[in-house]
Amino acid sequence: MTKELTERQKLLLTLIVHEHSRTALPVASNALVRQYSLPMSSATVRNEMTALTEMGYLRQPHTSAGRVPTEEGYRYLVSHLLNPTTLPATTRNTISHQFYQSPQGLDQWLPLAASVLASHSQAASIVTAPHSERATFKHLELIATRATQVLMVLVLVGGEIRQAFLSLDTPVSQEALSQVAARFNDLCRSATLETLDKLPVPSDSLDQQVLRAIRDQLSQVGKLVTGEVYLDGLTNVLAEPEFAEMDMARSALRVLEERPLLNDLISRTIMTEKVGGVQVLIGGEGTWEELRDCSVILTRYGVPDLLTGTLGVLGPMRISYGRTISTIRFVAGLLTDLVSQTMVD
Amino acid sequence: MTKELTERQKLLLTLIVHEHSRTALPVASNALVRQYSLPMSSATVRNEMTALTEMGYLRQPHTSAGRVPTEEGYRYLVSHLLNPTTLPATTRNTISHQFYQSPQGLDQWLPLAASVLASHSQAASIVTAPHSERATFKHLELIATRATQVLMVLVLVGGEIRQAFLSLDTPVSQEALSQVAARFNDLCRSATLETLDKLPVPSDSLDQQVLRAIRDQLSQVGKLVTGEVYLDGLTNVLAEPEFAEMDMARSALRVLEERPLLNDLISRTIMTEKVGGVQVLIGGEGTWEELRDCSVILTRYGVPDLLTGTLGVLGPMRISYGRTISTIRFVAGLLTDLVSQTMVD
DNA sequence: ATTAGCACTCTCATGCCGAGAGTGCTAATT
DNA sequence: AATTAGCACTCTCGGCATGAGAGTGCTAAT
Repeated sequence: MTKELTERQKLLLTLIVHEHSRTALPVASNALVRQYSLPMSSATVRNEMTALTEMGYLRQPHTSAGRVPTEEGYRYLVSHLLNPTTLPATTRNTISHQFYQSPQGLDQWLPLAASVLASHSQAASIVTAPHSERATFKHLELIATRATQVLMVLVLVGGEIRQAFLSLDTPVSQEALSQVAARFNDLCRSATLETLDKLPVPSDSLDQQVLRAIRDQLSQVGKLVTGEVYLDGLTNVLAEPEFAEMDMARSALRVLEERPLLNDLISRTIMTEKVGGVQVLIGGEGTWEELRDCSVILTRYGVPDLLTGTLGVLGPMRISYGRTISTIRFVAGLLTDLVSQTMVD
Repeated sequence: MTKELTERQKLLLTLIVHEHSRTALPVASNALVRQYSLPMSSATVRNEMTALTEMGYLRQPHTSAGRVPTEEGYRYLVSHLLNPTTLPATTRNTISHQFYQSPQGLDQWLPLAASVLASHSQAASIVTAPHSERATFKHLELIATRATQVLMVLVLVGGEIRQAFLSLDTPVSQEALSQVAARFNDLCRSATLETLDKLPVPSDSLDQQVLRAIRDQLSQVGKLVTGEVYLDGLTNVLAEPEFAEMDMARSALRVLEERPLLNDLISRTIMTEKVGGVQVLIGGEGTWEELRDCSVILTRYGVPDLLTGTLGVLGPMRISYGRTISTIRFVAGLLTDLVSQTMVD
């Protein structure tokens, strides 16, 4: 059913999408032939347009308006007509420079990635901090603060750092704490949650408490509930003409702001249109009422099974898929490099 | 010049502000007497209204509309007419419960604070992570990752944790690293940036590198450039009728999104109307073009000189100052408690 | 000092009109 | 059989007039 498109129809669909993405207006047959100096008349274009409309790829807002791509139209484009473009070398350089000139660690790179994505796609960007899917013990540190308060710092394989506070019954010296930590570091080398369960229950009360705390921390890893989501360019979305009526804009941005929704969106990494690992979610796909006029483009980065995060973009449905996908893929590549370089294993 | 207000005028100003805050519309003399069963006629109210208008506290959008408070009006209200209200006990309990039932540490509390502020004020909220103004060394940890890669974890007095990566020329064992760390922990106890400068330059190359890294980290503290700003409720702002024209909304939200602007806003903790430590910035105060129709209410929390952050709210100018200020003050109090309880000193 | 009453002003919703844009269809052309 | 010129038709959009309604300011009476 989808293979009925002639070459000319494919061309026209592409051009209409492109033009609509430029102007945000319905595309007229006349404007098309003029803009792209097509070797045919507007009447021919109109004929093809009716064909494409009947196939469900185009839509006209009202009887006497131009055509606008439908969700189906975009899907067809993304899955059949998108030639894998590469970013121009100069852009690539500009971007990578920004990353490599401030080699300060993840907490700098992630917001930077969000900012780069936002400015290059003129849309809202989403970047989540990388997490290890299986939490593995790397290093423990116990630091005395006040009499019975202990700061516990836990480093996981991958480099994730988690901290927690312990309240003891009786004061313990820093020396004693360091010894306990040293023992655990020895005992728990590369331990996962399962390994920990096999350890004998320690007799000492402090040891028990530490072990429990470690287990708590490990079990929390992977739950995306932490505040580690970087957003940027939210106001870009507001600038798009299709969000002139507030309600649209509001519901779109709500998706990014409300953690449950966002988590849902990210975790339900729907395989709608898969292009080299980049997921394209067009117009809410029926499930996402709030995203009716939006598209979300996501991909993963990092080292599979060890330390991975998600990054992507939310924009109007007429976002430039080609360019955006390339940008996302490129930034994801950069982050993957940086993560694997600085990863703790 | 400001003391000319009669008691009745004060009452009317208060009521007008209150009514306008409810409806977001110009307030009519008629509506006022009806709504509040005033013991006077609408004509009297009109007379007072013209008086207040001449004094610059009210404004009428056009000849035949009701009155709207001016910036000056709000300022007068905030600095003269706001009786220090307390939050109802039930709200206080609801809020504190949320904090104390998930005692997971700052990274949980800060987004929670942002969320609470946003939902209780129906505006956008801002919470910055607390920083120590003077960075003081507490504890150092060096962890071997790969051959020549070292993860450095630095704990500051106050509890702030900073991490960095060192690249060594030659591989060093974890044992050796631990010894180096132990030496520094001994040597740098409670050291500040100034104290560090007085230390003799170490002969060992590794020691040199570590010392440099510590100094780097310490000197970065206090710069608010880190990504540690929690925002919430941005879409609340979009819901307000005064932001029906996108541009207003956009420029308001841009202030929160663009770090330089936000930093500027927070650091220029302007003492416009100071109410028990809460700063009220009404209508951009001439300096902030983007905030012409907004008000920003901020306060600090934490332990002065040791670990302090900022929190507050951005909303439409007709935000309910009394309630919002109480809420902010209450949440700030909570955070202060939590911070000082878990602070590392 | 307050208030009733009234004239005056301004906004806002409504309906109407004409211009313009863009299509669909038919008939002519290649 | 595909393409195209030509034209009638439809729909949107901006401008304009109109009338109702809301709210004020002022004057005169209490």
